[in-house]
Amino acid sequence: MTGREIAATLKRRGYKLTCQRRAIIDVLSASGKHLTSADIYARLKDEHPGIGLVTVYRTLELLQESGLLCEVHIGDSCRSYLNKKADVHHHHLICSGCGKVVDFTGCELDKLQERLAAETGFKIDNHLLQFMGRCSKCLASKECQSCQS
Amino acid sequence: MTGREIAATLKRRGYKLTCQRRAIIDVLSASGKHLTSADIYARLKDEHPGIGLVTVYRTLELLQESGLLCEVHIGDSCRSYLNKKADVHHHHLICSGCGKVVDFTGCELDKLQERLAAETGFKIDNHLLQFMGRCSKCLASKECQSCQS
DNA sequence: CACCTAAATGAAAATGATTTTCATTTATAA
DNA sequence: TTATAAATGAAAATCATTTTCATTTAGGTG
Repeated sequence: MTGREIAATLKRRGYKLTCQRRAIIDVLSASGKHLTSADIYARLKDEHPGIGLVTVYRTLELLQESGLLCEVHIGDSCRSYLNKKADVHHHHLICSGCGKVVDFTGCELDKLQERLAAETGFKIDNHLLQFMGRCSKCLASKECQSCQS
Repeated sequence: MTGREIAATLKRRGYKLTCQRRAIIDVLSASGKHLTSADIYARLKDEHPGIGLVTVYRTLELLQESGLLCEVHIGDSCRSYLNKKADVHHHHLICSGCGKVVDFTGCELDKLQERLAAETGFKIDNHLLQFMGRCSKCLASKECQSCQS
């Protein structure tokens, strides 16, 4: 979803379109990486030094409950976000070097899910899947020689 | 792994086997649920009221770096743990009602992983997979009527 | 078995992330 | 324009986690 579409969704839901929100949405949709509140705050500093970290938190919450964000689980943090490119079932491949995120579809976990439900009696309603690795750029960079093995 | 095996692993690694650590290991291996530091602390209160929350944190860290724990990602917390039953590649099926965790093997994500690596140039080195749902007990319980649909 | 020592513990303080409070500002509908 | 509810920013509060430090203890050694 483009920044424009996100803005439209917010308006539709009755939220006001403030310049702070615009700025935060722009940062998110311009970035191919997963970002935390602090990351976004840092990136806003240049162009919009007035925006407070609290507003970043609040806007992220609002975007999330509007279904406009994806969460990424990295290390011991579950609070890294990126904008949802489209509203289809997908998962993420994440570079542990630079944080770049690539979306992919076709997880084909339905059969496994059915098998598990049958075996355990659970009613399974969703799943979490992520692949972690290093992108080609990070593999090539000098700093990561030790990671190329 | 049983509490006894965990204790043996700690000794082998040169850690002292204190009664606090024993107690924490017992709580973990007796529970079929994922537990946070605070959960464990709460469960220790009766039998070992002297144990401090700090010790729980420290013991969890030590168990984790010894490869004796599995992490579970729930909501916005990535710090819920359970003891690793065996040292084989497996994932978890988690009940969002009571926290019960069922291990399963056979994720068969290798092909998908290869496809993604080929398509993106990433070197993928691990993945995160979890299924979430409701166990049969929680499905049956009165409190969860609305969740059974 | 008693002793020694490094490791482990607990209490309190420090830190860091996130949330709440509240007075002020602002987007938008009338 | 104007009115008003929503949004904002600063500061304070909260909560989880980590650090500090004085005291205790597990487990090896004599």
